[in-house]
Amino acid sequence: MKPLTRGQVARASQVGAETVRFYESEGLLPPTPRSGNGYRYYTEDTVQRLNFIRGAKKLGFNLNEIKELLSLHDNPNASRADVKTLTQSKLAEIEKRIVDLQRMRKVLKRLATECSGEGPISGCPIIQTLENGQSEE
Amino acid sequence: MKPLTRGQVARASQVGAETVRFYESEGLLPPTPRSGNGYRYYTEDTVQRLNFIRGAKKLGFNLNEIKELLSLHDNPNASRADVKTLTQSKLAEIEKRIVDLQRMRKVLKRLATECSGEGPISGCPIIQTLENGQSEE
DNA sequence: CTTGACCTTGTAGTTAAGTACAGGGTTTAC
DNA sequence: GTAAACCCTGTACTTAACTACAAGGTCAAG
Repeated sequence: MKPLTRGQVARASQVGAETVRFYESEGLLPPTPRSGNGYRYYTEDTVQRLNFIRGAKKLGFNLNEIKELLSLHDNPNASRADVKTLTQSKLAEIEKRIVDLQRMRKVLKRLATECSGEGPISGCPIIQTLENGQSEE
Repeated sequence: MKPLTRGQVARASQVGAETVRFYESEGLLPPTPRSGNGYRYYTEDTVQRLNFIRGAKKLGFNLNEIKELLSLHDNPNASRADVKTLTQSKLAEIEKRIVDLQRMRKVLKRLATECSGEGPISGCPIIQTLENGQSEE
């Protein structure tokens, strides 16, 4: 495989070229070797690593968590249990966020039904609810 | 009603004292009148307004949106339809976020089940999924 | 009459995850 | 041989919603 430049590896993994440098500075990518002209050169491994990052982001992991996942990935002595733990706590967090959003949805739905959408603002049930701090549930 | 200082109005509405000043600078609270010593003085109206803000935040509105809600609230010529529109588009946004989180939950759940949590990292189905970009759904 | 809690202003820092830019070197295509 | 497109470094900017700090004035308790 021929080496890739930063722009090439970025295009191949659907991330911005500057993002690649940013990930390196954050320790998500290892310090990259350089060719004679000072250019970083990458291999397909980096494309895969960037895809790993992109995939983990889609699952809700932030960059710090992805860094942990990557260091498990990189360490042959790491245990599967650690990966599972990270996954489960992310799952729990996502579920908490869902519950929170569902609470908002419920109230917003009720308010949208209660308000006819006609007439002046005075007496609008949505505004009244907010005024009286009844937005709780 | 006796006038309140910034700290008092903050305590009464469960927000930080600095936050009150921040909200004023952002236009969520009107420029506040001062007493002889230069201190801002507030009335119960401000407590209610801060409660309005807090309630709207709990429903997922950001400060810019709350500013819009407040300016509708403040304008006797505003129409109920505008409030309803804001509510409905917030509802739509929240529902989109729920769908997104549900997608993550589904994948995370599957991964957590697939991974036994035992043994070395090599061969861990979670890591493998991420490596291969199969985290899509 | 002093101490501590509060108020004033303006400004700077925080977090996350990038994104942009300036000022320069290199490579590729025509 | 020159112009576009890329690469390098370091630094600053972005968004949202605060939060903190410095340097000073005021007020209430004892």
